[in-house]
Amino acid sequence: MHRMAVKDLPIIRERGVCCALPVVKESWAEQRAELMKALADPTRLTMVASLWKAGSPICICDFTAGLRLSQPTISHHMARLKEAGLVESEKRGIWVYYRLRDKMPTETRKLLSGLVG
Amino acid sequence: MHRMAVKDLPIIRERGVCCALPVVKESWAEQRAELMKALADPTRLTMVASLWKAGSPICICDFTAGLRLSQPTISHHMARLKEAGLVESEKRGIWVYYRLRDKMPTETRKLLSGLVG
DNA sequence: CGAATCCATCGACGGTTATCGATGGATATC
DNA sequence: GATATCCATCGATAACCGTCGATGGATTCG
Repeated sequence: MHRMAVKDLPIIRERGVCCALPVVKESWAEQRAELMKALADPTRLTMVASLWKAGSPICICDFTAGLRLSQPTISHHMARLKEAGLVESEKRGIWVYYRLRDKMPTETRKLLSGLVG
Repeated sequence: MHRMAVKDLPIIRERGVCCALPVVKESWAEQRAELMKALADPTRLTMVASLWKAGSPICICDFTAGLRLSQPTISHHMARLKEAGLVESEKRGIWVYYRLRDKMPTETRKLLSGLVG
């Protein structure tokens, strides 16, 4: 990929005048940031990576036992992942199993792949 | 990819006993979360996407003019990206140009690719 | 039915963060 | 040298977030 060097940039440039930025839709940034926020935490990253690696549903009680945090905190983090559309859950008896969401946007799956894969 | 269904999970499971989670190194999650935090903001996402699309350095004054935020705020966000090792800067006269960091870890570049590419 | 386990929700607390106005240094122009 | 522009830093403020103890609903076991 060709990249312009800083050397080639003008030292002289009209003051008080700005150039146009490459177009980045505001809605894109907003939505994307929401997804990133959901992933911007060590605990939630561990959860997602575990689910990714396991390839099968995991009982939330195993996260509570494995990570060094209280049960409400674990529940809170998983709820946040769910809200972001990254995981889904199903109850089996008194246990609740979580798995990566089946129907995930291609872009999101791509992002996860680049993140944990 | 084969995925175990929730149907196949046991309804009955010994109480008070947990299973082992797939190993996810704590240091990995910590470091990765730092990177994600740097990207978990609409303004910073727009900045990174703009730099990615442009493929050439951009004067920070253009961000100040283009995004609807005060100059200190823009400067703050860019400093955060710099601290995360995502961008680097160079001064040309009174202007400061930013570009995506040349030497970026492969994993980081991969992540950015999956994010904005 | 009573006891025990799993889990989500609530309320509270402390730490982090996004934002801005004010300030000062650096540099170019007149 | 005086002025104007660009930019980073500081201090302050409001909003957000991670964490926990307490609580209560759901479910299973004895």
